[in-house]
Amino acid sequence: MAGRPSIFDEEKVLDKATELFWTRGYEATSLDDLLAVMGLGKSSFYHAFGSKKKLFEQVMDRFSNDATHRLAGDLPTHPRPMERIREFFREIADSGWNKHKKGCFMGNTVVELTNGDRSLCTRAIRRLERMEDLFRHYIGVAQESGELRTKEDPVVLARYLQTMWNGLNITRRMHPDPAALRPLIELQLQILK
Amino acid sequence: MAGRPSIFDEEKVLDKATELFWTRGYEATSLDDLLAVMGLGKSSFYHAFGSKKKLFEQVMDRFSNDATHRLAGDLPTHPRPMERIREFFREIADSGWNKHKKGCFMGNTVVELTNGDRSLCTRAIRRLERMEDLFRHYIGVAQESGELRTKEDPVVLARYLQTMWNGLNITRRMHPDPAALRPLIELQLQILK
DNA sequence: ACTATTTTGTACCAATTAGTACAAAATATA
DNA sequence: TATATTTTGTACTAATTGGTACAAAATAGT
Repeated sequence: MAGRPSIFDEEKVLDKATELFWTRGYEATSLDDLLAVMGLGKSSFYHAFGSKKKLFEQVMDRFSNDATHRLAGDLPTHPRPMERIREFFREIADSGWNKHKKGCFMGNTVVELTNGDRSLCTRAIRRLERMEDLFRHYIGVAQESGELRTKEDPVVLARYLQTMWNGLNITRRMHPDPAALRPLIELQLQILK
Repeated sequence: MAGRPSIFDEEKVLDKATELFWTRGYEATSLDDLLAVMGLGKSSFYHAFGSKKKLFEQVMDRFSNDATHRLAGDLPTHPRPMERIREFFREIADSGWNKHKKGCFMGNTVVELTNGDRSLCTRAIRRLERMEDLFRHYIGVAQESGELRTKEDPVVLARYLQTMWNGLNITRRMHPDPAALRPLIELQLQILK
């Protein structure tokens, strides 16, 4: 009750912060850069988000892996979950340079902070593991239903998809070209028979 | 001719700089950190290496991908090149946490600098492409000799190995455990029949 | 011993870093 | 309208960033 009304839309400024952190990483994003794109004064910033690190944590949690979210939303009701997962990977090829250059937010964070801020790095790893868990679950389901004929351990298959995701997010920066990525992805998906 | 003798061994200080850049990345490695581990004064440093960026370039070129070098050395004389490449990947699983945490120097650089210093990023990409070229060449050779039965395009297969390398260098940070990595790598190598 | 040449040490620099102090402004309720 | 509550703007800080100026030190050749 009461108090001066805040002038910004929290969702919008978090989107702006996400975009910046995602493209530049944690350390390379300066506080002043953040304030500029978020349109906040220092006072409002620290009042609302506590610190750069806390904001980053909040942004990570919120982002929580854009891809995972879209995927997790579709899968429970999808008639052929594995086919949905295949589509998820195929979509990578045709996302533009704007996505290619940013790569995977969580993957980037792991690379940047493995030997830096361990708590942030661990947070990123946990998020990636959530995606791996998702893969593993639906691989199991698909094996039961007969959609997948492979007898390989779902744990290993999920780890394979996770590694494929991690790798593509670097390879797509080397070859940001649908024609180069499409056959690569199809080849990788051959494992999921 | 003449001149005060320099007090440091260039190879040794470059090794130190490499280690630091490899673990922390480009931006996160401060000049003072470098001077400390290299055991140089500022004057000597700038006299010998020009700038932080020039040193980084020199270190990249020299490192040029430790792995690629070892590989490129063995392959020309190896009786079964593809088997040597498989071994190259299998070795990843059992390298310790000290290697896991550092990942791939060039891959790290691509991730860090795609939206930062483009010239350094491009340099890293070129180095990775050299590894890809190596794969492609020997895949072609193995297909000719009959060591490889796959009819897949060597270009795509090489890109697949490259992506696998990129991916494993992140996955190994999530699961720095031989028991987790070994079956994953074997699964990935199934493509190379 | 003198000189040209090269390497080194010390002091300095402007810019940027994340973060704080504190009072003024703007609201809801009483 | 007074008050409690919350948000905001301005000014400031101490530390760190990559890099430079310049003279002293150490050598080889004359």
